[in-house]
Amino acid sequence: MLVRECIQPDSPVPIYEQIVDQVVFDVASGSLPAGETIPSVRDLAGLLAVHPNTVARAFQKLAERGVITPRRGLGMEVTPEAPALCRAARLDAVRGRIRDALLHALSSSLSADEVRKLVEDELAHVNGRH
Amino acid sequence: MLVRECIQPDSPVPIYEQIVDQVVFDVASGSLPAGETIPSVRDLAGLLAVHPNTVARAFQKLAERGVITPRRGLGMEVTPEAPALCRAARLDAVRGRIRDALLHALSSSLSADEVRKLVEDELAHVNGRH
Amino acid sequence: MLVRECIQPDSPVPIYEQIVDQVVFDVASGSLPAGETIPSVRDLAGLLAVHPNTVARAFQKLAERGVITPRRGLGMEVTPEAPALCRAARLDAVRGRIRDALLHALSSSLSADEVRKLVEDELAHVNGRH
Amino acid sequence: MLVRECIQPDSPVPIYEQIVDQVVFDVASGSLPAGETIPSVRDLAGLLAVHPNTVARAFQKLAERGVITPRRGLGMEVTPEAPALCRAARLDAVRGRIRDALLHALSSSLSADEVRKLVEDELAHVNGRH
DNA sequence: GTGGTCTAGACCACG
DNA sequence: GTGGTCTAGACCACC
Repeated sequence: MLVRECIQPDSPVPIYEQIVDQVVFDVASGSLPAGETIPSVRDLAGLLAVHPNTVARAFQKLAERGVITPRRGLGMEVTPEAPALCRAARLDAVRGRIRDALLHALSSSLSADEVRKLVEDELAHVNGRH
Repeated sequence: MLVRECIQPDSPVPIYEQIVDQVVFDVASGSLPAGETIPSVRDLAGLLAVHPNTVARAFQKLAERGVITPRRGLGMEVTPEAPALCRAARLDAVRGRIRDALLHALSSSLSADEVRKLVEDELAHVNGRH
Repeated sequence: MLVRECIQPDSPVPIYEQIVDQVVFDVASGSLPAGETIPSVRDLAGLLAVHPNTVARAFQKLAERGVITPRRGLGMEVTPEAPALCRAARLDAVRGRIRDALLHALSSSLSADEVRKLVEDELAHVNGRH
Repeated sequence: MLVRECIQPDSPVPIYEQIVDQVVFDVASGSLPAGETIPSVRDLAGLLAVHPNTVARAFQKLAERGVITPRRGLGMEVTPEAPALCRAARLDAVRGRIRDALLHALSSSLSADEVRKLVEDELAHVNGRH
């Protein structure tokens, strides 16, 4: 969908990165299939109430990663490799965050079992809320 | 020990925050006990090869958090409450990172079991390296 | 108004704190409403004839207290909670000063009635000048 | 008396000023009468567990204010004018603090009656605790 | 343009 | 000696 109040200007994560993440998520989830044309910089900037420069920067990052590619005169198009790329990227991101959390946990002298307990706690929390 | 090549000037996390984290870690781990005087701004700046202002900023943050308190003319001293504060801070930090990782995992449509598997993978990884 | 010869560089109270107090005062009095964008670090530094770093420090203190929040690329904005926060802060400050005065008065063996008389004297004084 | 755990090293008010205040208080209250010789810098520093420089500084301030005067070979002596000076000083200090509190109160748009109420509140508080 | 961080070096009050 | 404040001017990421 790409647009659903997904921008949080107060977040510490830059807006352009939020846009990148949203596109990656939509491609990974299949709601933005390969070959699809995504909205123009101008349009998307209007929809997200964001500066066009910011959207342009997001698109540039996406293009660098091979997720989208410019089609002359038509705008940006999701590449054929994008779905695989984006699924891998999301898995890597999750794995990286877990690794980061575990490194911090162990440097705080928490045992593996204590870590497991924390994970279960948080899983319950998240599911409860969810 | 407070000083062991612990500053990474190119990290995205600010130097003064790295210093704060290091002190919190050392207090939490007990290697910097309550009542201890920590090195002076100028000394630590020399040891870390950092500008004194940067160290002073870190000390001020720590003082605001109640971890250290200025002893006029004598330097900064670890407060009696600091060990408890710092242990709690580290646990909170770990918990927050785990929560963050889980939220990302679930938003990527990973099931709880898949998350557990990732955690176990990473635990094995980390322990292996450890 | 935020700017009216309000900085006294020779005061014992630090300049950055004077700026903080002035903003708090303006927010509490309603002349700086929630949602408003306050002048940029560089602008305010120019107006107050003060180094930008000093203004930045004041802004950071205000942000820590939840009075203002950074809008990236746009400047600092007064938070929705700021008016309540600032009114409470001013009341607390007044109460603290009164308490401090009373403690000194009583430690000087002044009776409650003598204190009341002093307060009335000063009230008359201040109102007279006012 | 001059010595009864009266030094608070953590207070924001400088130690030398705490000593000055204590002497002024003792002279004003009559427990340190005119003509009395006060302890030497060395002795007082020992009693207060404070650096001799700090005591010397306090004595210097007191001498500047005419509260004590050096008697060659005998140490410092309370001057004949000291009791009047110190009583006046304490009253002025109280009056100044009250004035300061009132100015802040009025600049926060509190009415005279609201100020009176705050004063009564704090008087009750202080008396209750006292 | 905005705020955030860092280096550099000055001055001050305090002990 | 200590920490605290200030000026000065640099660089960065973000919008």
